[in-house]
Amino acid sequence: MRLTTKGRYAVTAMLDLAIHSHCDPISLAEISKRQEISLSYLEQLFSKLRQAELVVSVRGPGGGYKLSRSLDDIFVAQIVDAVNESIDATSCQGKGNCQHGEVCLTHHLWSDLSDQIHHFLSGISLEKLVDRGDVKSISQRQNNVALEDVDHEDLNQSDLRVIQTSHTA
Amino acid sequence: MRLTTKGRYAVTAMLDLAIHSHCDPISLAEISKRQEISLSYLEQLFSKLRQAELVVSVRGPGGGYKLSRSLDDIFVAQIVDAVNESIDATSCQGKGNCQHGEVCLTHHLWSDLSDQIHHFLSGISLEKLVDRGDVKSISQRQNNVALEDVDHEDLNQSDLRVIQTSHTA
DNA sequence: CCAATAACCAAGTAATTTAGTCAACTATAT
DNA sequence: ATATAGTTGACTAAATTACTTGGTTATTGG
Ligand code: FES
Ligand code: FES
Repeated sequence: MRLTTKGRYAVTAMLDLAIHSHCDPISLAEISKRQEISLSYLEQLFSKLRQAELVVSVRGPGGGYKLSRSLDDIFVAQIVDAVNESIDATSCQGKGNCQHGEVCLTHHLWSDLSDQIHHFLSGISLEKLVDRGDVKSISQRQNNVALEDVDHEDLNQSDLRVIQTSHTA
Repeated sequence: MRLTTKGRYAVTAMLDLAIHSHCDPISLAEISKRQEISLSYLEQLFSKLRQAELVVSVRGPGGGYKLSRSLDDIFVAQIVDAVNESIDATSCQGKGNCQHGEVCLTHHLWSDLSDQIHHFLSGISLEKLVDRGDVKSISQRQNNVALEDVDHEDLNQSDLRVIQTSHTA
């Protein structure tokens, strides 16, 4: 059973994408800045998310990633599954053979737990998350912080406009 | 979030204890043989289980461990908690401060998930596990295997009697 | 008493996994 | 052309897990 920073980062990044993608693709650099996740690490994660067909990529300037389908059709379980091997609590990957090919004493317990977790995370779509009040306010805060950070850098008007737009939209 | 071999071993060992302890204490050597867990590793785990007051120890020959209370008053969640730090899916240990002291975008999701898991594992007592049909049959198989293993070693009659007793009881 | 037993304890190590870096390459918009 | 931004693979550092080693204490049966 592994649910670590990797899975959390993936869900966080996908939620960031869900919040900010209205039509234009979002670059990993933006997500990296807002969610404070290493850009190179995000690249690895999105490679897997793309393979799982949860996102589509647009290359070249102005490119980035977009969600492959609507918010109510992407679930947290799918995201975690895409980057982690699985959210499986057994040590046998559900095969029931971890004691010399035979099922061990606690297999069914872990199997049941896995089902529980999977069922829970399968019930939560990105849409549900985006609609939450706390997510909205936290996102606002992050936009403001990102804006302040950008102020301290050299940037041209078009950069600022992009950020302002996604901020106030 | 960590639920690895450590927690699984702990629950397995406690369940073994629950199945075999009728009155006499059970030595870690026995559990080690039946569940195929390193003896020294078991010692470390039981050190924590004892600190959590889930088991009591009896030193000296014929000694071992016994459950500290009845089967229906020990829950899987307590066992996992005792050896793992916690079954917490957040990266902030529930404090809500993983982004510069502020709550991050997905905190509530992981917090809810942690509650779910904890609630599920809190509802499963050793008694429930012992009563399961599959646990009974798997335990029988393990006893037979342990018996065969012992046959191949040098042993005296009293050793054999102990194992037979716990096997057929 | 004494030797065997089995819990207790501390330190260290090997293997694995995670989190992150680096460097090169490809497609595309301006 | 050139800058942007995704794509890929290999590589590294840190953390954690799983396990070993080598003791010490307490207790019991002979
Ligand atoms: S966890 Fe599946 S057989 Fe042991
Ligand atoms: S996980 Fe709790 S604040 Fe981020």
